[in-house]
Amino acid sequence: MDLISELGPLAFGSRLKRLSETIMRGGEDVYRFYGVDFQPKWFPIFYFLSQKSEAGIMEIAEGLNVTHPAVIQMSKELEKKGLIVSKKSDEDARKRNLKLSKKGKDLLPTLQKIWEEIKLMNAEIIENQEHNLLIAVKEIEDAWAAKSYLERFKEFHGL
Amino acid sequence: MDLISELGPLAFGSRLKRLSETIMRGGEDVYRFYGVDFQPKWFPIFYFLSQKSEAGIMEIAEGLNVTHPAVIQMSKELEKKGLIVSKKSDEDARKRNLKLSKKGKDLLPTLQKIWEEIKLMNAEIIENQEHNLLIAVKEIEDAWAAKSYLERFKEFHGL
DNA sequence: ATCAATTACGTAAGTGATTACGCAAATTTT
DNA sequence: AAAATTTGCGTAATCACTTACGTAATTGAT
Repeated sequence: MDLISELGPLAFGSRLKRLSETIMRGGEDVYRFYGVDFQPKWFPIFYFLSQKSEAGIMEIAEGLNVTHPAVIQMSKELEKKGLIVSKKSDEDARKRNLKLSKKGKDLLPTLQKIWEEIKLMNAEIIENQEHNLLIAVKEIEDAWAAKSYLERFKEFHGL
Repeated sequence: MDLISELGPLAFGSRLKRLSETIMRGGEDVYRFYGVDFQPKWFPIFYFLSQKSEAGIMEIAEGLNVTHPAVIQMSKELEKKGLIVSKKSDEDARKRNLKLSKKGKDLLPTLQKIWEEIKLMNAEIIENQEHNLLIAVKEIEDAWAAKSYLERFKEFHGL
């Protein structure tokens, strides 16, 4: 018995978290299957740098909508793996810019191929859904962005 | 700019996590609004015990679909707050049973009222969705339960 | 030009979960 | 009844973030 699945929206947070972890784990398997030394958690930063070519910590953090310590931590791993390099900015002494290393750039085409396949397959799963998860999440995100939960709550109860 | 929201299914994990954290935070606000000293993270165990009245660690863990250390950690907080009590089982010396304390039982009616209101409001948000998040998540969970990601992946690519 | 405010980054500690490991009690096998 | 297995629980370490705080560099106001 899984009580949570009976609770409806109440315990929904934990449920989403679990689902996201399952998805992440699935990603690991796919990289391993292709014999590529890459982890799903590296994707956001790596992908960002493949698009922007060079960026400071804060720029990445804002782009990915995470905090800057999160970027620092993840990028440390990527740097250790030799996939990215960092160097102090010339224009602004406070900034440290990140970019893909030679090794990172070399790996990029392979990763892009894998990403494309994952994307295709995910798209298929999603499209087979009667209720589309992506759209549903977007709707909820938008609802939340428009009004805070508490505001909504007060309003709903005429307070 | 939020890059993640442009990535489609690829960075979906992080996105779900963020949404779940937003939901949790919303819950905090509501309890605070009612002046009740209760946190969303306590809900699963507390609710479980309000239904089962007395249960061992493993029973709760299975019921909530989390690991037993998670139950131990959360229940420590609840015990510290005086909302639950624990005692060694008479029948089985390995087991430690948890149940609501007097204080916990006294708080229950108030919490139930708040839960009911949260549930009503969430239901309204959900029902206004064109694509229902709850159903969508359930569909994905079921799809995953039926077949592992990698299996699905190999199959999809005819491997 | 100086002083205040802001920005960019770094570190430390906390969070809510997990995996890995170990032990003792109960159950099953033989 | 002894041995092997399973079960229930506890602890420690880890994970991928977060918040809180600090510092140095830049920008803005007067």
